[in-house]
This record gives sequence, C-alpha cells and structure tokens, in this order.
Amino acid sequence: MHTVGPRERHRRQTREEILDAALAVISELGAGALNMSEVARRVGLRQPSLYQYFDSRLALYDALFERGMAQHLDRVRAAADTNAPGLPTLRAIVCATIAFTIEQPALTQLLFRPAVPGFEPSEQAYRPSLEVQHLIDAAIAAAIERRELHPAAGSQQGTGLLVALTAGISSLQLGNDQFARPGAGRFLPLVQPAVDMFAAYFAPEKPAAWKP
Amino acid sequence: MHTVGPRERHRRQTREEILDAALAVISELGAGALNMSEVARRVGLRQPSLYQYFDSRLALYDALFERGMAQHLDRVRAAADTNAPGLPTLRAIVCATIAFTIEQPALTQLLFRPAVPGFEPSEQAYRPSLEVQHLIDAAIAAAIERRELHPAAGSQQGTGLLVALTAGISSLQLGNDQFARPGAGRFLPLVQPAVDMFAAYFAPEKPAAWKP
DNA sequence: GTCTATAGGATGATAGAC
DNA sequence: GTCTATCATCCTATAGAC
Repeated sequence: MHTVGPRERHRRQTREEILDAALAVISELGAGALNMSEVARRVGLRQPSLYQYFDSRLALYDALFERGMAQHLDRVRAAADTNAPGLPTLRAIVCATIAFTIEQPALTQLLFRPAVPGFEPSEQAYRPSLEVQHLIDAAIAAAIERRELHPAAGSQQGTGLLVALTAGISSLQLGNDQFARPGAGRFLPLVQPAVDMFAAYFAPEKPAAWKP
Repeated sequence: MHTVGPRERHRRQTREEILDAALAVISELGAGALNMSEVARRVGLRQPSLYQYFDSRLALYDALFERGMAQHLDRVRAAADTNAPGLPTLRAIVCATIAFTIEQPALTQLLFRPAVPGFEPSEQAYRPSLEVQHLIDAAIAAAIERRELHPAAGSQQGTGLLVALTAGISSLQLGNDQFARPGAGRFLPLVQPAVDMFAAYFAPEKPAAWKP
C-alpha cells in the first residue's frame, strides 16, 4: 500500500458509486440484466462516461464479483474471529454465509450461480473465495482436533456435505426452488438444525455412522 | 384425451423439435441466452415461422419449463414406483433428482434457479412440480409410518433439511459454487451419505437429536 | 404454414469536441 | 473526464406475399 493523491482518491470513490448503482440494478432486474445505460443514469453520468472507469460491461461484472466475494470473506472472517475455534466457528461461518445470501439475493446469483451468460470471473476476482475455502477447512480441522468431529468430517465427502447444506439452504431462500413450500418464508432457522445434523453424523465417539 | 388428426399430430411433433432445439441452445449458451434466430436455424425454419408455434420468446421458455418439470416428475415417479415405500423411495427420489440435474444442467438453471430475467413460469407449467412435492411428502410420511423416521422428519424444518441437501448437492454439481473444491468432479456419491445423515438425525428411536 | 422484408427498439462500444 | 453523436449489432415481433 502506498499513498494516493486526491485525484486517485476521487476516481476510486466514483468507481465505488458505479458499483453501488450496478448492484442496485441487478437487485431489481436480476443478475443477468445489468446494462450500462441504467447504471449511468443512476450515478448521474452519461453511458459512455462509464467506460472511463470500466473497460467493458463484463469488466463491470468482474469488479462487482470481486467486491462481492471480498464482502463475503469479511463476513466469514468476522464470524471466525469472534467465535471459539472448532464447531462454534463452523456454525458461525455457515450462519454468516446464509445471512449474506439472504441480504443479497441478486449478488448471490452472480457470485454462486452461473446466471450470467458469457461471464467468467477472473482469477483475481475469484481470489477472496479461496480464502473463504481455507477458513472453512481450518474450522473443520480445528473441530476434529478438538474432538468435536470425527476425522471423516475432513474428507472431501464430509466438507461436501456441509457445503451442500449451506448452498442448499441458500438456494431455498432464493425462492425459486420447486421444492420450497409456499409461505415458508424464513430459512435461517434451518441453519442450527443443519449444523446439528452434520455434527451428529460426524460425531467423534461413534465412527459407525459414516460409510465411505 | 381424444383422438387427434394427422394435422395436429405433425404440429405437435414440430413443437417438440423446436423445444429440443431450444434445449440445445440453452445447454450451450446458458439458460438466459435463448434466442429465436438460433433456435430457428437449428430446426430448419426461419425465425418468424417460430411464432406459428409459440406466441413469444417467453412462451417458448414457459413450454420448455413445463416439459422439463414433467420430465423431472417422470423420473421421480419412476423412482417412487420401483422402490419400497418409505426410506428406499425417499433415497431414490433424491438420487433421481440429482441425476436429472447432472444430466441437464442448463435445464436445471431454468427450472430451479431464477436465472432468466423477466421469466416467471405460468401456473400450468409449474403444476408438475406440485406433484413432485406431493411424492416427497408422501415418501417421508410413509417412512414415518413405517417407523424408519421420527415424526419430526415430517415437519417443515425436516423436509426443508432434506430438500436443502438435494438442492445443495445439485448446486455443487453446477460447479460455479465458490465452495466446490477444484477437481471434485462427481457429487453423485454425496447422495448416499446425505440421506444417511438425514435418516440418522431423524432416527425414530432417539428423539433427542432434533431440537425445534 | 413458410417465406421475405422490415419495423422498432435496446444495447455495447467508439470518435471526437470541449 | 464528461459530453454529444453515432455506429454497429442484435433482437423480438409483425405485415403481407405466396
């Protein structure tokens, strides 16, 4: 990090405002419906001026993706930092992720589902999510270390089950799932039972439950 | 059902061919990228001619949605019919659903995720999925009746957990999920442990596991 | 029912004045 | 850096001949 002049400062602020407007647009119209004119209108610029800040529409998507992933990482990191290592942290991470997807359904479409034809996140934009992955693995490892979970929970299938539960609950929240009961509005209550179920299945004392 | 003349017969066949072409298009370009010109080209017609069979692009989406839901229902029904009632049927339904989403990832986007801006399925197109919902509920009820599951498995949270597991595994398969480990190509093996985990958590003999 | 032709509109992106 | 003007495409949908 090195100091930046007021020029660069203002430029970055404008970039943020554009990203905010872009987020608002996809929140209202869906992740795949981002268009430059609407973003420009909201930020008080003309559409061609946006190209001073982003090279293309897909570049805007990429910046939106990177910022979203970084925000998610912040949430997960905060959850990991303010909870006891092991199972409490794991529970908090799942909870933070579900909460994030509930607060930002449109962003969730962009980050976690292939909903935008033609868009592939760059390696840089994808980077924060690798850190999230690491935090999850570390939490599971800590839980195993503390004998809160069976070592099998650290296997690919073990982490896969936990991740599937997280993604699944988030998926129900998006509401378009055929299985979702009409009127079953709130899925956050599923988080606690989900982690309980996972922890019970990978209980350390009875290794009989898990079959590979 | 009443008999149809050869006219109507040929018309329906052309409709099916158009739907096949449309499915191929979204399979290659993504669920949101359906366009009439490309579909027409593949089916050997000019783009305006499609409007003899579908009133609009969204109507084509709707027909695609309805046929896809009906196909999914067929798979689920077959799973329910060829397995013992209760837990075996439940397991087969989950497995059939995951297999379906693996075979048809693009169709899965359309059916189970809000990936197409502006498209809302009609009530008629949505109808087959209500039947799927009913088959799942019935399988859980049968499993409870046969004392394979605790009655709590039939609660909203219980079915929610099972559905979340199914949707989550399918979500991992789509591959865009941040949590998915690179190289973990096959998620079908997660089905067995997932249902095991669910069944263990809602085991009938020990009602202590589930807390509301 | 299928075609040609085209209306009519939206969009991404660029050129060049200021 | 922001603007006006505009290009170049692409798209859905309709009109009307055959």
